This record gives sequence, C-alpha cells and structure tokens, in this order.
Amino acid sequence: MCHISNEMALVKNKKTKDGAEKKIVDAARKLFTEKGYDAVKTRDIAKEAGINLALLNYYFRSKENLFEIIMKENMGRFMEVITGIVNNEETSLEKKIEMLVANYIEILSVNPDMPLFVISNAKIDDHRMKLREKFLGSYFMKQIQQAMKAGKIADINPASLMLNIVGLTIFPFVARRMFQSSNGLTHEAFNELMQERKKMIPKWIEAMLKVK
Amino acid sequence: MCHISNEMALVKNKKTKDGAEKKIVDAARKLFTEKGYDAVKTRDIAKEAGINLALLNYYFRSKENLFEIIMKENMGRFMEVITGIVNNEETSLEKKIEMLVANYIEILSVNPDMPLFVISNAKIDDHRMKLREKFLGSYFMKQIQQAMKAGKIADINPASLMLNIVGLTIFPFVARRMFQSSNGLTHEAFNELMQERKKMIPKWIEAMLKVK
DNA sequence: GTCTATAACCTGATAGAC
DNA sequence: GTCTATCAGGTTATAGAC
Repeated sequence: MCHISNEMALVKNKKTKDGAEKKIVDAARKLFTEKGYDAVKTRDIAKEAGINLALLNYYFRSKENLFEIIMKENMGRFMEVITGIVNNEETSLEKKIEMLVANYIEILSVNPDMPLFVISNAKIDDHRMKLREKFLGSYFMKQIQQAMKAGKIADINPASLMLNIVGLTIFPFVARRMFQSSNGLTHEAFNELMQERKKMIPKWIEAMLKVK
Repeated sequence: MCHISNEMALVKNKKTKDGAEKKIVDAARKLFTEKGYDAVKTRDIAKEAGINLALLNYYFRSKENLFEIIMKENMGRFMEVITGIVNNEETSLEKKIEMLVANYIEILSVNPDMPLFVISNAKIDDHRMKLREKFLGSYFMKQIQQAMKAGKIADINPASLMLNIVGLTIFPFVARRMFQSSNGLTHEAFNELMQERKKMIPKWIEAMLKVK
C-alpha cells in the first residue's frame, strides 16, 4: 500500500502515538463503552487518561466530537467483519452462519460492553442503520433465497432469520449485567457459556431452518 | 372486583388523577423509558407534563425518587407475568414456552422501549438480578430437567435455554431502533413481524431442543 | 503541548409569593 | 397546589501563562 521510504515520514507525522492524544482516546473508549455518553463526564476521561481537562478540548474540541470518534471505531469493526463474511461468494450457507457467530462472539468476548453501547446510546441513531441493509442486500441473502426455492430450508422471513442469528449471539452480551450480579454468573463462567454457544448456535439455526 | 358503593369513595380518596401528579408520572414514564435516567432532565419531564419544575419536586422530592417509581412499575409487570407462567404446575413445557413468548410480545408491543430501559439503565442494578433466580428456581426448570432425563429433549444448559427464549423474543425490541430508521421497517411492519415470531419462536425452541 | 484558572452554561432542588 | 425566582453545585469549554 505504501513505499518503505514513506514509512519514516508516516511515523514522524502521526508519531508513535502513546502521547496524550492516544491516552485520551483510550480513556474515552473505555468509559463511553462502559457507561454511555451522558454518564461520562469530560473530567472522568481526563482523569482516566492522566492528563488535564483543557488538553482534551485542545485535541478534540468537544465531548461530542470525541464520542463520535469512538462510535465510528466501534461500528467500523463490526461492519468490516460482517461485510467480509456475508459477501463471500466462496463459502456455503452453513459456513457463513458459523463464521458470523464465531466472529461476533470473538469480538464481543474482548469487548463485552460494546452491544449495549451501540444499542442504548441515543446519540448513535444516524450511524447504526446500515446493519439491516448490509444483511438484506448481501450474497448471504441470495443463498438463503436459493435454498428456500430449492426446498432445502423452510420459508423464513429474512429479517427474522437475521434477528435470530444476531439475537442468539449478541443478546447474552446485552443482557450480561442481569446475570452477572453478585450471586450470579462469574466472568469466567459467562465466557465459557459463550464458547459453548459458539458451537451450538449454528446447529440451532440449522434446526430452526427446517421448521415449517 | 369491588362494590359499586365503594367506587365513589375510591374516586374521592385517590382522586380522578388527571391532576398534576399523574401528568408528571406519565411524562416521566415516557421520557425515562425512551431515553434513560441520565439523558432525561427534570426540566424535560416538567415541560412534557405541562407543569412547573417546582411542582415535580413538591410531589416527588427528587428525580431519583420519581425514577424509582417508574422502574418498579416496569419491573413489576414483567415479574408478575413470568412468575405466574413459570410456576404453574398444570401446564406442559410446550405450553409454558408458548405462553412466555406470547405474553412477552404482548406486553412489549404496547411498551416497546421497556427492554432497553431495563437493560441499559445503570441505576437498575439492584432490582434486575432476580430474573435469573426466578427462572432457574422455577417449576419450569424442573420440567426441563425431567424431560432431559427422560431423553425427550437434548441436554442443554438451563441458562442457555433461558437466553434463547428470552433472546429470541426480546432482542428484536432491544435492537428495534437499528431497523426502524427512515428507510427501514415501519412501526406496523415491525408489529406484524413480531406477531409472526410469536407463532414461530415456540416451534423454533422445540426444534432446538432436539439438537444434540 | 500542557497546564491553571475561570468563564459560561446546565441541572437538581428550594424559598417564598399567591 | 402551583407558580416565579434563585441558589448551589456540577460540567463543558476557553483564556492565557509557561
């Protein structure tokens, strides 16, 4: 993508980035993802980043701006993964479902608060609408429709199928806090459960696809 | 339920309640449920209720107090329904699943923002932990375990089964805003979709319960 | 670039008139 | 009971020194 001779310049321009700017973004990502926009104060971010409040505004001009950056980051990661899997013309239907589930769970195990962040932040409304289009306009959907015509799977509303795959996979993360209370599931037990579901969900989906 | 002669007294005691107090609660319910605790300002509630800010504090003393009332309202409705269904010793496993799904969807169709409210409000942490216990300690779970022993259904982690039922049912409401954008699903189409799912989810669950 | 100090604004809650 | 006015504290953002 770029010549070796350019790399030094790149490093010089963008710096190695363990400076204040990166510290602030890291702190913002952590706090916003955990608690949402309103609950996080710019002072919290500055403190978490170990820098001064004024510096945050020097780099990012406003709280809203900083939030926007984190949000795009989060949405982007998800979208990339989905798009890659869902438009691959080489893989089978079964493989796609398996990959979707596995990749979601992989990403979310590292960043379990992300779904709640995406879903519950009113500020996101503009950005998050593309998931549906990405799914419904994909090669994956073509495969589904072909299989339905061939009688290999039962008729199902595409939106419902999408809700089933995404719901079975993501819902546990969304509702995670309801089960991880003091006397509830430990962090380890939750992850174990999700690893188990990673194997089962594709099988469950297949079974569902045979129901008339 | 109550004698006609009592009705006048009731009206006198509790008032007809289209006074300020009810207006405030109604406004608070709407806004809190839609946007969450932090995003809603007491001024917003007062404005929505068409009364003055001071009156809100006169009746409810604090924002937190008012929130608590709404929350108990929301949690209460859900809990009642679940408890009733899940501990009924007369109904079959299949019937219970069907009733859980149908009742959830019924309640949520009227109040579609409720799940997001419950799930995403950090303030609720104390109250919401009982769902898991209610489920896992129920007669419903006994039936599941019996059926598993009898080989009628495949072995499944009880927590996973619960996540499947609740997830398939509730997730669409949680993620609703992602699909109901300008060029997305209309309100009517969404409700139609959920009515369809009301029929299908019990069948899907049954199919899943046969997967090894 | 980074800091301290402070301006400008927002928000929950109360005092006090009616 | 209901209102206007206002307080006390918090919060975002900026000015200005270094």
